[in-house]
Amino acid sequence: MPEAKHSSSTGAQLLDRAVILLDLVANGGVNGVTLKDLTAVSGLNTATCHRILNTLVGHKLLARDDKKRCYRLGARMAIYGARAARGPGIISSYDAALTRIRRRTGDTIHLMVRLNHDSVCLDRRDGECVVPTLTGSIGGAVALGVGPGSIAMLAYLDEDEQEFIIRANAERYASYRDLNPDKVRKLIADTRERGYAIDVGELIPGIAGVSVPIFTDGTKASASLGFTLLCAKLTPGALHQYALMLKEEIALVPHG
Amino acid sequence: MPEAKHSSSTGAQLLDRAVILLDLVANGGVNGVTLKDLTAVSGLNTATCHRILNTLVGHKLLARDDKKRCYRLGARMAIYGARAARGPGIISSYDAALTRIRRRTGDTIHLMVRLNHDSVCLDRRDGECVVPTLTGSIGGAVALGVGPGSIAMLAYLDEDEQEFIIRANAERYASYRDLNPDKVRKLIADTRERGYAIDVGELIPGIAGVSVPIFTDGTKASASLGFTLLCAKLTPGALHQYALMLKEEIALVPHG
DNA sequence: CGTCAATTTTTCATAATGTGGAATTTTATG
DNA sequence: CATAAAATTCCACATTATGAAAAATTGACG
Repeated sequence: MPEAKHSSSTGAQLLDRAVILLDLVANGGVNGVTLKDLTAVSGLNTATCHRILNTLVGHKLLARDDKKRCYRLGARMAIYGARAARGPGIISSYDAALTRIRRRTGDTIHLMVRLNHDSVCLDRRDGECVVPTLTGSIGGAVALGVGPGSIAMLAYLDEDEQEFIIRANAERYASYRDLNPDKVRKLIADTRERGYAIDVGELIPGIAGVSVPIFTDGTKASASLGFTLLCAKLTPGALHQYALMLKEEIALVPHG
Repeated sequence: MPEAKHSSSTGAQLLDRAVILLDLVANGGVNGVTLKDLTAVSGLNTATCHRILNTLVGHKLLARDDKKRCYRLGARMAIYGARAARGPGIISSYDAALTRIRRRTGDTIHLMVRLNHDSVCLDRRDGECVVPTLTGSIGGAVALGVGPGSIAMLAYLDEDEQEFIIRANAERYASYRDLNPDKVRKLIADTRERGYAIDVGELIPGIAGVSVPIFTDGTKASASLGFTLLCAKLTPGALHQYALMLKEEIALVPHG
């Protein structure tokens, strides 16, 4: 019943469960996740959980820290991840664009994608000045709804999907200053009107962001391209100029 | 019949099969792999194969190129890979060492691990001069037995395991100049006597390598740390000095 | 632009596989 | 050292995955 809503293409329960566990381990903190945690959060039977984890460890998709008796991502994940990033796909498609934008502006820029209810950083180029970002680094995630990089995607989904995600993430918004479901709805409306998402120092004091959606199938956005920069560097109309540059670059990328 | 020998911890056939398919896709060329290829190589039933692939695509561990009708690694893999590299594990453990060695020597250095019958590059630092390497980049693999980075590991496995791997890889050696099972056995013997593995221009003309095993559990090596450099830069005794430096650095890493 | 072969996708009866309760062993705690 | 908690193993059972075959889709060629 309260099983994951994910893909649910019938005929692979075991695989679905394995992915749930992979996800829990991947999102677990630096201290790793124990079997007990995993059974508790996933709701899976202890024996089942244990069996799946053992198999994943055997294949090195996970690794077990025998000392701390906990699980973390394994070497095979790192290897396949590196290949996924180099091989064909969105990362490679935008590689040149990211490098070019970085060269032209000197600012921090990132490519985000949606994964479930999160907005995840797939690639980035660090700017000349080090700026704090919501996602921290490649692989980092925030709740969809937090930050322009994620609003740019959220704004271009079906309305019922938006609502579902906003409700699901409601509690997670609480840890950000002045953020709540209604604020997110407002940001979405503003973004659709403007054509791109912005934030000027509301989430991180002194830090601004501009993000533009990337449409992969028709009208739904599944990725976004955006800047993070110091508010102090902003001149009038700068954000709009940045948005235009991002749109130009996206237009140059095949398929996007 | 020629089912994978991998972990085979009972009770997760579906998961084992999924990993076989992931592996085939990950090792497939840049052109992606089609369903037909996957069924042919894996020996799995077409329907079964299709069902597993669909589920993996649903979870974004794989992605499907609808145009070319083929499969490649997905965004989730890239994300988890990035996290695996940043989180605790061998990559993080050796991160500082790699950076330090790079600064001290200016040469190309890499961290290799064993995965099945392959030696895979987990991390590297590029040297001042660009040198061609067997594995190309992070995530790149060669057959165990090819190159000092892989010989350093192979030399410190159980003898029956060595033999099994050498036989399994025999045909793959053929694509390298003067390489064959007996040559590999010779290289292993030399390495055990010397304490580290070397190659001076035999595999790639003008390019030399030195590698030292990393012992993670007792006497068996599961990783190696090594240099790739220009033969022209070699002075008498240089390789030995390099090996000493590598051993020193490994000794400094906790657990290794 | 219609025909045929190759490949992909769906279906469904069957049995092999994964399941989870309970027993056992190992590890942590005071 | 005793006790609790967590991890691991076991196994009878039925839910789940399987694969043969049919249907649908795609691509190639005339």
